[in-house]
Amino acid sequence: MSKKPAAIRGTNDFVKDEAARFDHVVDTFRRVARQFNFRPVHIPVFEQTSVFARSLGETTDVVSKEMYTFEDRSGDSVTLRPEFTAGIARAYISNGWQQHGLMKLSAWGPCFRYERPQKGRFRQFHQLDAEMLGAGEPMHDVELLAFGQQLLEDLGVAGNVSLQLNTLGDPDSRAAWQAALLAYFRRHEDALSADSRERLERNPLRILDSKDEGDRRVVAEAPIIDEFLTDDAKGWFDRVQGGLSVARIDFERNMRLVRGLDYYRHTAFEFVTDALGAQGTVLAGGRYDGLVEAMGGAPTPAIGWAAGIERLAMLVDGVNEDPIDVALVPMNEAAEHVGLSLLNALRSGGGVSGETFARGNMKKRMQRADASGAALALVIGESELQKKAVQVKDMSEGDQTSVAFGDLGFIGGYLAERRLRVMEGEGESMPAFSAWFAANKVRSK
RNA sequence: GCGAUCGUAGCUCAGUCGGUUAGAGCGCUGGUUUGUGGUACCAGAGGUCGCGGGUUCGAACCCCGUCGAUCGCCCCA
Repeated sequence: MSKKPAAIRGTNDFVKDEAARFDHVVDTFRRVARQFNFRPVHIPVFEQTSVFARSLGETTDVVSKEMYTFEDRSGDSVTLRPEFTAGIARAYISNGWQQHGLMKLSAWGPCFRYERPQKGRFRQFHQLDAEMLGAGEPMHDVELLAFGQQLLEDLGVAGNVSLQLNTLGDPDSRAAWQAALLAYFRRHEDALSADSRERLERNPLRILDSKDEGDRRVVAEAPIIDEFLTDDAKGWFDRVQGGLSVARIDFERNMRLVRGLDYYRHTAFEFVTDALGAQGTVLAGGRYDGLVEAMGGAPTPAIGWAAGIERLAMLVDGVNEDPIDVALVPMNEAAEHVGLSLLNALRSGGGVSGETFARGNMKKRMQRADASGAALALVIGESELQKKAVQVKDMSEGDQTSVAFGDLGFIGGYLAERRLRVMEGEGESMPAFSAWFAANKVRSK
């Protein structure tokens, strides 16, 4: 027992409903991405360490203590990606993607951060990512937010989530605000928590979203960005807000929402929930006009967001594993051989899913067939082989009818119609197989 | 990195003041005249009580350490 291999701390193994929820989040993301014309981009899971170290900022926690960094066999320092944006920016520069003009990209996959695991926080976690590069209009911000909003709605979690919005202004606004903020916090340094006094040196903006009571009292009186916005920056933010209300995307202005890094400009946002404890941010992003330039490319306006797949999967409910369509229940080996070829014909003919239940006594076989959730059971024994027909049992109705091997297509037809009705929410109206078969068999003559 | 709580079968848990071969439910495997489930019954497999050390005649239970999980801080998706 003690010899059992253990998973690495902060990693997860998902099966069954957890895996189904995870996939549902990804499937939904990919579908909505197509609707918004965000095209797939595939980038490496690891990069030269400098890609992340320079883009995220040497002083951030992510870079200074949370990266999975190691030397490869040639002695180069490489790092498992802690997020997507830096890698996509690097690819944009490496490949000269500015030739494509506006690029709307979507990606998803694992990211790695050496953190203390907690609810909704893991060392290997998975993100959905959306980026717009070469996007220099306020309406691009609105479009990107609309994508995020639509995703949350299609996942059915929008009701538990609210959009917090802020602006960091352009570089001039931001620099003036930051200087005023720093001066203000220094005046009130003795009222700040130990953590925040630390932040004063490294990342003063972060004091704004501190959870400490005392800090919040100081923050309440702190200078706000609006007093420092240039006309351009204010105009930008007004157009974003105007676009959001036209798009009917509700948001809440949150003056304390910030981004620590210099290349962030203008729009910053987070979709948050209180259903996940301390890890309430479910989808977050902002405009990072300065990043591509800071990494050695041409000045490129850009905006993007990332969402935590595990966090979204924890909010999603009512997603279960898909049951199979048919359960094959053969009575003996000869029947199993024939049954398998019938099942394979159904699979290749009409996308029917199925499984064989050939172990244990008859009762056990039916029990397992039932547990599989199959709509129909195909029972084949000696007498069926002789008659060249299968017994088809409707598992929810309990009725059973004989179907000649040559009429197998009706099973595919029944299942297809059933799927359609279920999709339209009218699964209840589907007749039992025996009645449906009798009616359609007659009609086909 | 800091703090709190918790680790007993695959899962959820019980296990009295430290006292013989550590239990239940579910699940799993097989069976109940060798052909019928969603609601029967019988049997079986499966645990060095997270790991290591200590106290004791004796430890699942007490002590120390360690690993892991959970929740919070920090940080963030």
